[in-house]
Amino acid sequence: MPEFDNHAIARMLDDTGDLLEISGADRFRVLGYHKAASSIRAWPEDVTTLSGADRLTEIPGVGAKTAAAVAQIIATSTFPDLEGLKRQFPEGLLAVMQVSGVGPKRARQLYDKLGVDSIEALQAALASGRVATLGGFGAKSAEGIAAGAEAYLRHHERIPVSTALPLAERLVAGLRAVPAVRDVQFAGSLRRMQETIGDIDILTSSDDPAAVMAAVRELPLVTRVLGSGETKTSVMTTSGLQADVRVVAPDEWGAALQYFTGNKAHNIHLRALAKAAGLKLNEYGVFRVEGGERIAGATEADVYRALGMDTPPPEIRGDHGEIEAALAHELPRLVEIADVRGDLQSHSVATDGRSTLLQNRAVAAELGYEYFAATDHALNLKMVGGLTLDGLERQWELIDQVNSTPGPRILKGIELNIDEHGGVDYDEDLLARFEICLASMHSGWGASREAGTKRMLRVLDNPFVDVIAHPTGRVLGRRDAIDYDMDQVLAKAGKTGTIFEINSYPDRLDLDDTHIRMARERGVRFTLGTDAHEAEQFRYMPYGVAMARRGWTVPGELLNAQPWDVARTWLRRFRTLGR
DNA sequence: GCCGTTTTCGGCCCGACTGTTTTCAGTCG
Repeated sequence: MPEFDNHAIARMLDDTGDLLEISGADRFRVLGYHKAASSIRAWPEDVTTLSGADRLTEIPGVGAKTAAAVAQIIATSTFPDLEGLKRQFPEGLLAVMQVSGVGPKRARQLYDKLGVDSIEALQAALASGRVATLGGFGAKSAEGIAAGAEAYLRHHERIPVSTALPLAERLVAGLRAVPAVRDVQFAGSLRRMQETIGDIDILTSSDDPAAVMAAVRELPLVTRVLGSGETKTSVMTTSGLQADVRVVAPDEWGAALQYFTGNKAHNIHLRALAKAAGLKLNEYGVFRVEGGERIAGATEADVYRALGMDTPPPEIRGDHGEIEAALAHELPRLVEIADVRGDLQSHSVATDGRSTLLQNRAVAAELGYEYFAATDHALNLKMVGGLTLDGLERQWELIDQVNSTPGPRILKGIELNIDEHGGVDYDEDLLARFEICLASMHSGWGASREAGTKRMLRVLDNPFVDVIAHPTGRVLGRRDAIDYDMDQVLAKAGKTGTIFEINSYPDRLDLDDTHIRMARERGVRFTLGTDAHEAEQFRYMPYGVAMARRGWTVPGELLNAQPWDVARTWLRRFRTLGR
């Protein structure tokens, strides 16, 4: 029987909501499904365990009906409501609805009148000119939808944050130099540091909006102006990414920044709170409903304060408990890049890295690190020349030599390979000689969930495996996670004291925010490692810090926020070896 | 669909834009 995780269940609920919307169901009923899906997707426990304990309704947005549906999905692998909807409306309509310019109403109309049941069918209908003849559509609509369909097929995958962030920073720097610009900051999913970004949103404030809009059109990174009005200009940049730049009045700056940072669920919850307090929140400020007086708007903190709240860090704005914490003045002090005292995964020329230990150390010193771990690949990763005992002894000798000179301390580490049965490359006598051992999966993507779970549970039994590195093995946009029961594995890691890495390499960002929260609930602690394969990649650390923050990690849960003499006592080998 | 220091029933965020309309529905963020 297929296994369902939180993601899979959330997806079924989202699909149900979308198909219900196409069918013309009450919009609040539709909203109910999407809210439940969003909560389940972010829930830090495996809902299949909640289902057994009859605790599903503890999840916000999950009531009796959804709880029954989830229990049924887990028990029978099917959800009759969704199956029924799929018989009425083809699944392909879900993609059609994703096309920019097409919503539920138009998807329905396209299906009923023209039989459109996929993106390809939509393109054929557009090409035949029939779309423009439908009631409510016209030539302009058809043109817009055609562009939307092409964009959907071309790149509905999103941009890695590591691509978007440097570009956004250059755009912000360019705008900061414009005299008419007062404040400037990127917003949206980029400010929340989501792993992938749809487009770049930049907000500016000014007393002379026209001058700002003109300046945007002239920015050196801009290849094409897609549209430019009084308050918003959309441009295509040299790197092929779209950026939207908005300008607001200085006294609206905070409200606009709050609004354009989102996310959507966070904003909806805030507005409901405002409404309950007799206030109205929009992108121009916080207003009293009676009389319309504006009581906040100039800074983001003013806006949140007017609602009786502290300001949640952008990374955790997703309506997953941050609003309640902010109201109670109990927001956690999340880890910051300044807390990081070292990097706990790096490679060198000894295996597949491109920099020497000395080059790595020079950048580590520049970053102000106290230590970093040299974790080249172990023996069994043959394709990169995994280290033999001879190779290891040569590296250790070099490390001793380098460590005798001033600078960050290099830790004798290794990245072990977890084989298909949960074993690793070396025997315990050799493992005991390292200062830190990471273990990770580099194979086995095709294996079953059951096999994956056994493999992970087994490796957690090894007393010299201190850290599970890039724990899911996902590579953004290229490779899915290796399938295993994360809940069960994290529960065991909480007991064995095995630490989980938050890998900061931009293509990985593994664990993600949801898994981090799941791990924290199980008492699992974390390391941050860049997985640098050349010295400059030590600078990827902020991406991992962002993931840690998105997962609500505090410094007391992060090994490399501690000085090394404390950090080493967190490692499992410390208890095993008594030193 | 969910939910309750406004409610166990009647609410559920807000504004802008666009195109196709003669007053607004649909879509988007």
